[in-house]
Amino acid sequence: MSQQTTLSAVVPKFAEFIRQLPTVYDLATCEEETLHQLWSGLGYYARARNLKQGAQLIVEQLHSYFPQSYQEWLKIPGCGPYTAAAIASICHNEKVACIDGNVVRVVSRLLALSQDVWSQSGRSVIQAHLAHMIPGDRPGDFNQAMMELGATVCRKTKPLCTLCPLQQHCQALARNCIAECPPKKPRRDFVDVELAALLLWHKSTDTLALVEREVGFLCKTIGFPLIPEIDRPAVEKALSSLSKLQFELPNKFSHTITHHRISGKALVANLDVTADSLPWQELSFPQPFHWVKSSVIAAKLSTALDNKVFKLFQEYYITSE
DNA sequence: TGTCCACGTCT
DNA sequence: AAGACGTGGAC
Repeated sequence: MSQQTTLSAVVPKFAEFIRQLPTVYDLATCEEETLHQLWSGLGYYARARNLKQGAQLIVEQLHSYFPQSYQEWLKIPGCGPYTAAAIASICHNEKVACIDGNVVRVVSRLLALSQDVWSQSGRSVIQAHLAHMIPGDRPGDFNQAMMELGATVCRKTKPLCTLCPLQQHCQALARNCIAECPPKKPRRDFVDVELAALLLWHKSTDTLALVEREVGFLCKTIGFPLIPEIDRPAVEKALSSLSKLQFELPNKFSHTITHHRISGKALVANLDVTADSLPWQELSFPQPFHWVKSSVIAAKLSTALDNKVFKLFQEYYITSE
């Protein structure tokens, strides 16, 4: 969890996660739905699945014994160089440096490295320097200190150089080139994406359709069916025989996923057929729909996008009633 | 309020 | 190698 978000968001999630899945065996054998609910709102849902895969590897191949070294941790799904180094140094006192964005910035400034620190080769340069700096005694504390220094003092903007314990050693400070170290990462251009979210509403039972998305954004998470705007006419046509009333909600939702700027319409279809008879294949969904009472649907939604869509639905019906 | 950006791993 | 992945924080 901490790979991807701030500790303030992680702490409550972590507490509930550990309460429900206290052992590696519990994680390895848990339901996918449980996993997604415990991860809900944290993003990067593939990481939750990787974490479970890692737990499965530990249970099935390592007989529930945790790896004990950097190299062994590296083989665990979801555990890359950063996490392996963090665990190995903190838990096993192994002399291996963590390299996260903070550490790259600290080292880049300390040595006034103004080019190439983000690439693979730049990463090796940073790693080589850190290998000389990291002590054999308490390497985990060294790693945590470097990351914390980057997060709190050697910040990306407005670094607090006068408070820095390394100010007398800092080449960038001495040469007055803090602003150039490290250089910005190259950016990709934004891509605009038009999506429609389907609110398939069986009004008589007040249930809405959710689906496990198998392609595109938010792949393998459960939520409202999402279709590219370009496919909407075909889907509307397929729905028209089943639904007397179809309309767009007046407000659109917007959402950003990495460099995709998503603009979305919410399409409501009031269904009068029984929900189970909805031909999901004809609507180009590979899985049948799950029908969920609107009163409990909030607990089933795990992504921020789905929450935005549901909020539009609620707003519309609350204001119109 | 909206826009830009970081975060680490996988493919 | 470079793009995908989602969210929250900074501005």
